[in-house]
Parts: sequence; C-alpha cells; structure tokens
Amino acid sequence: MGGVRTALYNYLFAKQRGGDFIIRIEDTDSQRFVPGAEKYIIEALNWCGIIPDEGVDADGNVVETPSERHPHAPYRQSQRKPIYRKYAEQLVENGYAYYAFDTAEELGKIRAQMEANGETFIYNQTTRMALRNSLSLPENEWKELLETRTDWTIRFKMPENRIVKMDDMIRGHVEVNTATLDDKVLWKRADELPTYHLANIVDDHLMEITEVIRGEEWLPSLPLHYLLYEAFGWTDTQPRFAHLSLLLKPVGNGKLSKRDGDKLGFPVFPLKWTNAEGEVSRGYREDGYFPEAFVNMLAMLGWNPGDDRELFTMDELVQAFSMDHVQKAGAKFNPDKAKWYNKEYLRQHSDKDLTERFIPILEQKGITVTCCGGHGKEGECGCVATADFSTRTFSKKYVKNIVSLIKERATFVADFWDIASYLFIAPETYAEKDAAKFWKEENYSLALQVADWILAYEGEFTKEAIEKPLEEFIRGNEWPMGKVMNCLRLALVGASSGLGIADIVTIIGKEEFASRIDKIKAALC
RNA sequence: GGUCGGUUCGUAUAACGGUUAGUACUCAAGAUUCUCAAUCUUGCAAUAGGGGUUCGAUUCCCCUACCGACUACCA
Repeated sequence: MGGVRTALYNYLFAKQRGGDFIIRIEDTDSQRFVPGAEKYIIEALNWCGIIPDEGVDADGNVVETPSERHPHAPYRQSQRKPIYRKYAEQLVENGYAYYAFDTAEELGKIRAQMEANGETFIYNQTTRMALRNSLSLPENEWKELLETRTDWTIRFKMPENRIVKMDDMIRGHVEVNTATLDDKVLWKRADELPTYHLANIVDDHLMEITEVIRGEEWLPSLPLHYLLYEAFGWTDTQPRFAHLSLLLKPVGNGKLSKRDGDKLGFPVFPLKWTNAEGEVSRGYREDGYFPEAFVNMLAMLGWNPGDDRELFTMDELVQAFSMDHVQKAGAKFNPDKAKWYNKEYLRQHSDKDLTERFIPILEQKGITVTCCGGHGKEGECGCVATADFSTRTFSKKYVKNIVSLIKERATFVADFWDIASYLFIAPETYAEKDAAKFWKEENYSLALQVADWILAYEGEFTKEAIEKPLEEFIRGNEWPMGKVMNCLRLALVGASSGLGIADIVTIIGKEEFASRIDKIKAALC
C-alpha cells in the first residue's frame, strides 16, 4: 500500500504538469532478488490505473532497448550494469571517493566489538585512516589490492565538517552536518553493481528526472545525494525532492506491516501476493475492492484537497493534487474508511456492471444465470426476468432487478449473496428468535389470509401495483401490520430482515410464494 | 546511543496570527419503514506539556515528552 501510494503521488504530480511518469526497476541487490516481484509491481500499478509513460511497454514488460518512446531504456538497473563503473571511478579520480578493501566480515567484527563497548562504529573521517583503503594505504599497496582482489568497494569520501542545506517540497528547509554521516558504499566490485545511492543519482540524471517523490526512509540519505550531484557537477539539473511520511498501522505504534493485515483482517497488498515461502497475503483486488476506491482512499491518506471533498476520480486527483497539501506526519491507515470508499464506489457502478460481477458468485452457489426467455436473439439478452426455482435457473434481467434493489445495502459485490440469497433459494431454516417473536397463531392465521389475498390478486403483479392495495387490505381489516408482514417475511426470507414484502413477492412470483407459504406451514404450524 | 523528521476529536484531516476549532469515517440516539439495511437529523469527541514572541497563538520560536525513520558491500 505504501509503495502504491508513493507511485500514485508521483503519477499525479507528473500528470498534472504534463510530465512523464517513469518506472525504473532498482534491482541492484542481487541477494534480495524476488522472482515475480517486478511483474507484480507493474500489474498492481496497472490495476490501480497508474500507467507509466516510460519504462513499461504496452504488454507490461520492462523495456530493455531505447526507442523513441523509451529514450532512457533499459529501465532495469541490473541491465544498466556497464554504465555505473565509470561514474564511480570518476568520483575516485576527482577525490570524491576512494577504494576500500575491508571485507564485510572484517567490518562486522569491528562493529560488533565496538558495540560491545557501548560505542557505535561509523566508516567515516574518524575511522577511515585506520581502515584499509586507498586513502590510508600506500599507493603501490592499494593498487595491487585493486588488481588482485575482487571484493573491494568504492566509498564516498564524506566531507568532514560541512553543513549540507537541503530543500524538501514537503518539509521545507533541512540542514545536516556531514560529520554525522558515513562513507557510504557506492559501487561493489564483487557483483560489479552500484548501490542504490550511486545508481539512483546516475540514473535520475541520465533519465532527466525532475522530481523525486519517495518514502521518508530516504530523508537521512538526502545529504549524500545532494553531495553526489555536487561531486558529479550536476547540481544545475538536480531534481527536487519530496519525502513522504510512512503509512502507520491502524492500532498501536509502528509502520504498517503484513502482519497487521492478517491480524486485523484487511489487505496490505494491492493484489494477492505469494512469497517464496508460499505465504499468501490477501490483496485489495481479490477482497473485492474497486481500484477507483482503493486509489481514492490511498490518495486521501496523507493528502487533502484543501476543502471537504472526498470522492475523486483519477482525473480529478490529477487536477486537485498539490504538494503543499501533503501531510508531514505519518498517517494511520483506517480499514473502515477503505470500506466506506468501496461502498461509495459500488453504488456508482451501473446495475449492468454489477450484475456481470455478481453472476460468477451466483454460479459458485449453484445458480444458473441465462439469457432471458431463451429466445437467443442477438442483443436482446437481459430483457425479461424469468425464474425457475426448481432448477435454480434465473435470467440476467431477474438478477439485474435484484441488484438494483440491493446495491445500496452492500459494501462489496460479494455481499450481494448474503443480502439476497433468499431471492434465489427458498429458506431452509427459520431463524429461531424471529420465529419465536412473530410466528404465533394469532399472527400467522392472519398472515395466511394475506397470502391468499396476494395469490388471488388479479391485477398487474408488480411492486408498484400491489403495494398500496396490500397495505389497504391489512389496514382495512385492522390487522397488526408489523406482525402480519413479519410472518410473511419469515416464510419468504427465513428471518426478520430483507426487502419489503411487496418487493419480494413480485420478484419471486406467485408460484414460489405459494410454495414458501406451504413450506413454512408444514414446518411450523 | 547519535542524526534527522513528526505531534489538531479514537482515525483521516480543515483552519497557512483573530472561527462557538470545521468535515468525513467509527460509535450512540432519534426520525422513517412491515423487518433489516439504506437514508435523514442530532450527539459524543481534539490543538501533547511547559515557556516565550504578540493586543491576540492550533498557526511563529525554544525546551520537555512521546512517536517515527535512518544509523548495511538493502533498497
């Protein structure tokens, strides 16, 4: 979710200014390669409607060769391997970086030892001359190491006492003294790949990036990045930066994690994700969220339009987005609000669309949905509502009629079944509490008379037509409306819930109505 | 520990020196209906604490507290 939000803000910002949104795959850590992750990211963004202008082709593949539309390809850093070394070495030549020969194990040892003494190890001005690098070693020695060994790195030579003055589009002016910073590794001889810092600056420069909107975790690296632009002499085209606060867990402290989703019952991934260990994380898509709702909700988590509006299409977001309304503080994610957004979007969807989405669920429940009337004429499907309860076969129009009546009651399409199953299958059982409350002889004897009246009704059998006369009949007899109706409801629904009686009987038809009345008589009388 | 960032109802946020501190979600109550939802109305509920600056601070400054990020040959 956090990643999608970051991408979304980048996208909105770019589109608002007529810019391009570029996908670049930063896969410089061969140790942490996750199969399928790249494809997942692109599919997720695509589902959200965040379509890159560059980096990914129409088939959703990361572009490997430059072309007119993709002048900056390749977009995978692992494929840009040859580019970086010369930039790293240029830095060494100009005195901004140096070769370091300490192995990860050696440094780990020193670090552990110092921590045992309550000290912190930093590879910087205070320690670098005591370590093994091209600054501390005699030239002939380090040159030999450079030739013979393949596990050295290039480290940035952090200036000793400089205040780096930075600007962040969200946070404003930030200053850091370089004395507190360390000599970060920029390039690794072992796999001939850069680290994030070098790759990011070089690629942003080469790809003509004008704005970088990224997570808060990068803020501490910003001085290094500023200094790198300076060392390369690229300050005039240096991008502007914005650091987004993190998404926090709904309860307690800390950032949102997979665990929270599992524990509190909401997805933290846009799409279902299965990791290498086979652990499955649920996704918003699979949970039945509309992408518009997901995106809208995410956009409002840490940003506001400056007024009370809450519902935005992607285009409206592009219009309204503004960096100075991005929140500085971390935002706790609220799963209830996510559901509310989905409910809002659900009712905006057409009955036709919702019907199509409901059909697969019905089929899973053993319901057959057919074209109406079986006339099979092209383009006339869905015109007549038909229902056959014995074979559980219903026409599309029948389903659509129901959808239009129940969609305001649902948050997800998947709720439709729970809300309306009794319109497809007669109740098997009768809710005990409701039966005890309403199914008393003085009530159901009247209700059965009402049922007879309904069955004998000769006019047009629609809700609009029978509603009034039905009510007048009951009131005319001075029968208790609530009690009578709830007896019928018990027969029709099996519980004390659901649509109006007039709605139900006219949807399921007289025949099914009669059958349900007979059924409850046999069961409860 | 150090560096940096942050702090308005439970949550998301508005108010960019002057408001009875607004809105949405959640929750509660009422209205409505044949029930349940939906809907409508109402309600509960906040400027972390302490100092300044100012005629006046949610807003500017400082301190404290708390939260977070970073502190890898990870991104």
